[in-house]
Amino acid sequence: MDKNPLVLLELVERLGNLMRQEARRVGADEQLSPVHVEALVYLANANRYSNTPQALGEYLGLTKGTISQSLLLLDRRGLIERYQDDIDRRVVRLRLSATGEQFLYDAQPQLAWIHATRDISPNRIRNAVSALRETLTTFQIDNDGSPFGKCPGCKHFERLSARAYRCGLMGDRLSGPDTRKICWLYEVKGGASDDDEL
Amino acid sequence: MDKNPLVLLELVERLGNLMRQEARRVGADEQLSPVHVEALVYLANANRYSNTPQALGEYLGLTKGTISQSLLLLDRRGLIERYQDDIDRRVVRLRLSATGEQFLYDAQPQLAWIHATRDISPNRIRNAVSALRETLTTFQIDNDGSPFGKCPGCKHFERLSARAYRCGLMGDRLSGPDTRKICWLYEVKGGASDDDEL
DNA sequence: GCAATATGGTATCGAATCGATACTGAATCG
DNA sequence: CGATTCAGTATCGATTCGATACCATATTGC
Repeated sequence: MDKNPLVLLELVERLGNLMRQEARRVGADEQLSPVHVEALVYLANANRYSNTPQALGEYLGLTKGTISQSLLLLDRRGLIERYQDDIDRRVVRLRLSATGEQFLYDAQPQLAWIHATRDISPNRIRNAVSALRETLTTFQIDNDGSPFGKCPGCKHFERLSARAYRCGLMGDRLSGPDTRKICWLYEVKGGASDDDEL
Repeated sequence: MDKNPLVLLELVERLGNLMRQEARRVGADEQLSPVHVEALVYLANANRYSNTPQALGEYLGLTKGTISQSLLLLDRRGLIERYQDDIDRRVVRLRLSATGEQFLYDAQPQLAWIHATRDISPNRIRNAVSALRETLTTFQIDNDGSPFGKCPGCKHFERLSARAYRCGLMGDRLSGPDTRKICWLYEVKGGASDDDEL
């Protein structure tokens, strides 16, 4: 009784393992390891504040040294491009190259998952997302680390007008698509929680 | 719109990564890698049909060679015991040693998760479990592989009387505790799906 | 029975991940 | 402008992991 949280953990771990296996499979042709594939997927969805080795490392739970090597490899393979930040010249910015985007387009690392969830109603998915997101947030508060999230639901998100947005933390204006990318500066809004973009 | 399955995937992967990190942390004292910890947790919950290298390999998504080495290490450390099956002498059976159980008891690899889910109502957890379980099952049907599950909800599960159970596939009688362990022969019951033990 | 084949597990090898440590260059703070 | 912090890289060694080959036991076909 009350073991249900553990059942949930078991499922998350198992599905995680399976997706890891899946990543290994889709990367096999290009000799890419699961981490490399995950990194590419991350970069495809990271916003302008989060396309750095550091953010990626935190996202994947790896140390910066390890990340550095993986990026080196992805760079050599021409799957990503690295360039210096204009303002802080210590930081390296990352973006997918055309080849990298093509790879993701061809490999479709998430296809198996899409299929596997085809019978789950949007509503149930929303509920599961909400529960897991809250778990993630609590976990991150307990430890340190960023929860990673998207603008809607973030403390710093400001809506200027119907289609104009702004990040209160960085002070930048944001486009619509900007607000749908992953950001590591994400912090949960204090008030009413739950639900995200629909 | 309709990207929600991907959001769910992202959460599962991220939580999976975090728990992996957590496993690395708790295993660090004993020089155990995440896989080793996961293997111990699995063995602590596997039923009599599922305590073999093969089942473990399928559960973790690793090849039998890899598993064999991990088990070798766990054996050398005295965390598990290996013994031959009486009937089929090719198969090796595994069980936690007293040391192994003590390790799990001390390390509490699931504690961080328990904490992280403390604010999620049992109901929401149940819903999330149900959605993820269905995802897992569909995934396993698409590919091959066992979904791993527990007796309630399994096609082969038979209730003989109030407290007597039986596995229709193996033909064995099962005790109450038996029915709450992980089994790799699990198959979803055809009819009404959803919900499990409460 | 007995060869042929299948199956569970192990041994060996090489590639690659990963963390630890030390290091470089840039920013910030006094 | 020196001291410290910080982002990232380089190097190293331990370990994981898959691939392949192998061994012992089961099973099947004849």
